[in-house]
Amino acid sequence: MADDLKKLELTSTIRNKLPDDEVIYNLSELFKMFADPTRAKILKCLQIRDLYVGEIADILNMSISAISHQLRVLRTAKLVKGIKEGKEVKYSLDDDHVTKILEYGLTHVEE
Amino acid sequence: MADDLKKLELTSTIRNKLPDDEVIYNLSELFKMFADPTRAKILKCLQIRDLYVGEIADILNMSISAISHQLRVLRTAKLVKGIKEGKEVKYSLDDDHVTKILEYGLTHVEE
DNA sequence: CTTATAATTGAATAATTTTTCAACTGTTCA
DNA sequence: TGAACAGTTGAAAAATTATTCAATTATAAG
Repeated sequence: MADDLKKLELTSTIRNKLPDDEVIYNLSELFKMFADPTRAKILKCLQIRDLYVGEIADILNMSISAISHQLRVLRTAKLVKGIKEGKEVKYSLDDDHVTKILEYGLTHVEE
Repeated sequence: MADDLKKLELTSTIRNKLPDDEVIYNLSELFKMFADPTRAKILKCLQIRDLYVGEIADILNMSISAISHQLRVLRTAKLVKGIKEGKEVKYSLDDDHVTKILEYGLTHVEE
């Protein structure tokens, strides 16, 4: 019984030190953006220069639709933004952190 | 036709500047580790202190089996390690980058 | 006005991932 | 030895995510 109390104490002590569930949720939503190779490639492309949807599709050799869907995901996460130029839409990075996060991840991976 | 050539040039110019597919793959595998709330919480817990599997399950209010499966994923990615202590297994972080990556992500999220 | 092009969208399908459940291994201790 | 406990494992089920396909919008050009 004393053990149960001790266990309860441990769990609540640690729980109190954890970020709120909402923060953890947002954190994993952020990392999710980099957790898919297609999205990671799109972000790397946009790091090199702003691009139209069709250009990204050509570079990655994927359908325009698939790229557009992923761009929407990235847009929703506010990592990229698209600006209409006539018939085309030019996409660019919309967040300074993107470059740093990718860079840090690449450093880790390339060791 | 000249357009086709220009397009080809663009795509290969950008492609050449992208990291290898394998690097991109590893990069997204790394970020995938942080891209699930359960794994993110486990890592945050282990940042506070080393813990047994059952303790993590209690803290997160999840089954031991579910936690064990996720620990295996994190172990495979070499982000955590488990050391047997009698009947129990004590887990700890196995990678210095983990803390920095989480920290950076949290900074971004908490703004 | 009609046609062609660029991109978006929604629904269906395909693929992947997470959790559950039951069975199993290894360790302690009575 | 055997009962109890901690954790792992594999397969199935549940949930989520990515891609495809067809239809649609918006703009430009003949």
